[in-house]
Amino acid sequence: MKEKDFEGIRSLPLFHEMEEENFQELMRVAYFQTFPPQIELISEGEPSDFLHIVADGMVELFSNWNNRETTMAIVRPVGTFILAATVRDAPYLMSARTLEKSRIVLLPSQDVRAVFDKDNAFARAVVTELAACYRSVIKASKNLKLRTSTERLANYMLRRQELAGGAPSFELPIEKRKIASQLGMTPENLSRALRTLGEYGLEIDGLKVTIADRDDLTRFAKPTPLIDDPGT
Amino acid sequence: MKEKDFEGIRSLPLFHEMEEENFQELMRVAYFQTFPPQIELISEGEPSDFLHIVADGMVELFSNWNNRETTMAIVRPVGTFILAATVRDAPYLMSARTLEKSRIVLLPSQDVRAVFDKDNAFARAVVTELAACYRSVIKASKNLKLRTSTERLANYMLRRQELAGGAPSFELPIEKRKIASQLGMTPENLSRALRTLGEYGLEIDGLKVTIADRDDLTRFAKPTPLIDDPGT
DNA sequence: CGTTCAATTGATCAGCGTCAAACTAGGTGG
DNA sequence: CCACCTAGTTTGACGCTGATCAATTGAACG
Repeated sequence: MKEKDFEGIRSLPLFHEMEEENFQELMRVAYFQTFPPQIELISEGEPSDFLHIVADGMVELFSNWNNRETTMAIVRPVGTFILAATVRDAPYLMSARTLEKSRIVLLPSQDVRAVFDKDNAFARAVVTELAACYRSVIKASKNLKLRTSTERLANYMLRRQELAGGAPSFELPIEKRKIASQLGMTPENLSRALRTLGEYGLEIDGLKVTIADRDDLTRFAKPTPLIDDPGT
Repeated sequence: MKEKDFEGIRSLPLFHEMEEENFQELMRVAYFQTFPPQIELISEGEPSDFLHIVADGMVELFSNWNNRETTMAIVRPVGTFILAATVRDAPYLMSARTLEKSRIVLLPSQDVRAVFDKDNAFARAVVTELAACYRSVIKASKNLKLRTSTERLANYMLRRQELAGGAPSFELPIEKRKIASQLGMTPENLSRALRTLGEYGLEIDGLKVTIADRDDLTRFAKPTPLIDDPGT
């Protein structure tokens, strides 16, 4: 089981180019744990002791303030989270909970930093990864500030279709309420926005989405790589 | 003039710990330029060729979409911007313009990457800096999603007071319209929100703010280090 | 003094959140 | 197998927040 996880982790850009010896060292000190759904793995404000990797399952990153809560991101296999807190040795800015049964790999922060110091390829990968994280949050921020909720939803749907391979019909990966929170809207508002998008050829039945005419929806959504492209 | 800039740049966390020799190398290939106000230094979507450092003056980072514009951040001396794009060799996600006459230092991206590879202290500093940038955008995002505009404004004022040394009266550093855009609201809405905060002891005359009772305003603003503290 | 642009104010309206109720689907237990 | 429970989703009614438009005031500058 562990060996299979090794491969998945090794295939991550973050670990792919580093020395085999150093990778093995990290794996030796890693903890592998399986959690049931709805377990709060970390809470914002806590000190950051481990870099987390989602080997299997699904994890939600969220934040609270004044009795309000918002979903910041969803992490799926194989992805990492709280790299920034690990690097800075600072408190978590977000909480994390499993959404389904999940296998999580925990790397002690101090070991990550130690390997960073002696493995230049890993150091470069950490920088690249952090830069990618930064850019993805900037995009999310532009999304929030420059678009209405219905526009955000339309672009979300276009992106989901791409991730699903481009077929006209596909399944949403998570509950609508989580999608709503991620997009900065209420479930009720999402429900109405979906009907609004019906005018542009989007149909929805449960979690199954069908986009009748992608061009039509695209004209409304006006996607741009500077907000909607992942990873660049 | 250049030598004075050297010191300022050297004092940045990003450059402070690196080898003197490597620092000198970077300074040798750097361009020093002075720009008048309202000059667009870079435009989103362009390839990233230089790491920018604001040696003097003030620079606004902003973004456009569909004829809308929003202020993403204000950079003051001595601060850097677009480190992430430089690292990833990816297009800028934000545009930048001078708000006043500004002296800007330009470091060719390829030289920054070269030094990164041979200077471990610099590499660590880049990682630390990027992690800080990432965390600050996460905070901005939480601010937007979890708070109303008046709450954001109240916390902004509390933070400004701290930065001004804690005195009851202080000056706002930029135009109100820029503050409004940064906080994700319109100038009109900002104007009204300011009057609302009058109920909590905040007075405003032009750019001069007076906070009569900090505790009162704090009870309304409910600041938290996980959103409002810079740099941690 | 006139020009210009930011800031304010008022009126209006759209977007979106809140509250409540009805509806649905998936799972449980009798 | 069906009644029932639970939780997510949808719908409707309502109200607040904040955007838009227009007009006025105010301040900086030539």
